[in-house]
Amino acid sequence: MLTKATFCAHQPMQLSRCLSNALARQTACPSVLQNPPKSDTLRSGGCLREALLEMAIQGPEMVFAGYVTLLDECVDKRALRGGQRVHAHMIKTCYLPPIYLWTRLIVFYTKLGLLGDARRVLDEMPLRNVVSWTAMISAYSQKGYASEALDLFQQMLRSETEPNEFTFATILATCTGMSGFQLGWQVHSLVIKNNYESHIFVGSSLLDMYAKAGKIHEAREVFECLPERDVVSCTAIISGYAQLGIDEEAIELFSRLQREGMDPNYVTYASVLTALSGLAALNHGRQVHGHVLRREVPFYVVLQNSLIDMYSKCGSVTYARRVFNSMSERTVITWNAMLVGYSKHGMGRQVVELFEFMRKEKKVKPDSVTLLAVLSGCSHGGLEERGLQLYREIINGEHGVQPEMEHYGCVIDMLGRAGQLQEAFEHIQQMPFEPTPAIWGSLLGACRVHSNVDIGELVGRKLLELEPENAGNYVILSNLYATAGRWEDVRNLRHLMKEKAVIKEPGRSWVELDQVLHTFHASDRFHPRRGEVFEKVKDLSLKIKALGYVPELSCALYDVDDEQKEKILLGHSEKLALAFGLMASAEGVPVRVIKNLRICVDCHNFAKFVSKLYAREISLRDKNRFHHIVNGICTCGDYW
DNA sequence: GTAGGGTTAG
Repeated sequence: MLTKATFCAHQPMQLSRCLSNALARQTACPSVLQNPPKSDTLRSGGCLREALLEMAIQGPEMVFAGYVTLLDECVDKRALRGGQRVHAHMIKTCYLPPIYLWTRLIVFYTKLGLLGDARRVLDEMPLRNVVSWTAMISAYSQKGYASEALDLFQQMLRSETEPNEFTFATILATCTGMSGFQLGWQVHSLVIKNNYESHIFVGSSLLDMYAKAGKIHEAREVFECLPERDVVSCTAIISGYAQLGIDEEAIELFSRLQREGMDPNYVTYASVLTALSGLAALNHGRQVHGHVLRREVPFYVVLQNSLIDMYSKCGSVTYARRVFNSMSERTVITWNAMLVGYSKHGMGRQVVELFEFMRKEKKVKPDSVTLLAVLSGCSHGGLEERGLQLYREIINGEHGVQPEMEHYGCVIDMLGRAGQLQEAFEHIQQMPFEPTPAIWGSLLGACRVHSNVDIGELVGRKLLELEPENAGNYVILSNLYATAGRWEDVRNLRHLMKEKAVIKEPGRSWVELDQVLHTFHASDRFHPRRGEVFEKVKDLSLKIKALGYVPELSCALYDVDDEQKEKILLGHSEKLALAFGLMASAEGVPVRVIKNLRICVDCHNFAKFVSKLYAREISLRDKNRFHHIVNGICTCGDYW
């Protein structure tokens, strides 16, 4: 028999421990789980009833505190049934439960992933405050229900509840996932109105929203106006630059902020590594890796994933694999990063082997990116048969992944590579998607390689209609006309290009030497040693001509005579970077050139001859993949 | 009781 005296001797915490054990036992019983909660259950629940009774003796406040403790324990133990019992008990016995108790129930249900139940609590509670609204909005947002979150936010505003810093941080993160920034912009004005712009959480959410919408200047402005900064806001702006491919700025900002006292954490390093992957700055990447090891930054999977990506995009799949092998825990992204690495290097066999290993291990389920990486690996690695077989398996639903546009894109690429242009064309028309310019572009590239003017012209014209502003399409179609000797068409195309005022992203290439990136533009006017470099390119050209190199004049798009065209070609940024790499590095050392666009046919040829002449390994990373050239032969098989 | 930054693909 329990007496009041013994109850008072208990602390609520001790009580709840006894309770949670009982609740955990009850949750484990499947027959209880299958039954909907009934108030009767509480009567026979024993331990719970006694504990609550015990607390009730200490007055209503203690009951509320008891409920809170219980709900916390239920969240920790993921005891759904227990929480439901507390909920039922609260409804039955409490007269006017306070708002915070209702809110705790919302949190309990959202943490167990039961958004519907949480929403029911919100709808049923007699009074709501900013915390209860925000808890529900945040749950919707985090589970990916952006429109529900926004809808609720609007309801909250209509109910004349003032949003607080939590609400704004949450709703801005929700806007980040939406297309465009119109909505985020409107929320921004609300933020200003409510005077939360300088709040560090709201500020970082706000700048992240702008950065992810591509508005990096706005993001930077928010960042610069923050009265205080912490590692999260700093990381947000750095990763903003990195994700938009403004890699140099990301690195510079990182160095500056670090000098100013920012203490980077594993997320910061992951973002910095992304920027270094973009620049293919292997030595910088190694340095960051060393730094991370020395500082004993915890090796979270995310950081290791970005190390794998950095090493493979910087040309070292061996190092990437070393990191991969060292990991005790791998996520699907780990596997994907490694597969993509092999794929970009044209290592088809390794892609297929790793994929088989992944399937055999069965710890991680392949997703659509995995299959994309394997398909693209087969395509770039000369395993078209295996790739087509995998494609058929995907279509038949054998991999449990819905085929997407990109998967079809890979197949078009494979058919094109195999010279089956008609099949590729038909395949595009039979796809269950409206073909994107990228799909047509891939076929156009295939037509150029196989000199198929008939299909190429059809595809090229379609592309010019779809994206008249993309200079690349004009270039390839013009190449194609040139190979067929259709000079009149080449001229017309050039006029059309002028008329549409097509702006071509300026091509640039770079080499990394002694931790310095040397960047070259076409017919460079900036690099201090450009004079020597031009001479070197001319010299190389003369020497390889003796070996059989013939400039591919169709790669020069200007309406000038052949001599001028050759001069233009010799000024291409990748040739300058290659020549500089040869000049500035020791004999026999491989030269690694990186280009921001796709490498042109003439430069590819040029590099092949140079690798033969100097017995040097040349690796060229372009927008799509790596070209490893040894003794005049490239791993891409002259198709890219 | 409620909140912000991160890794693969395109």
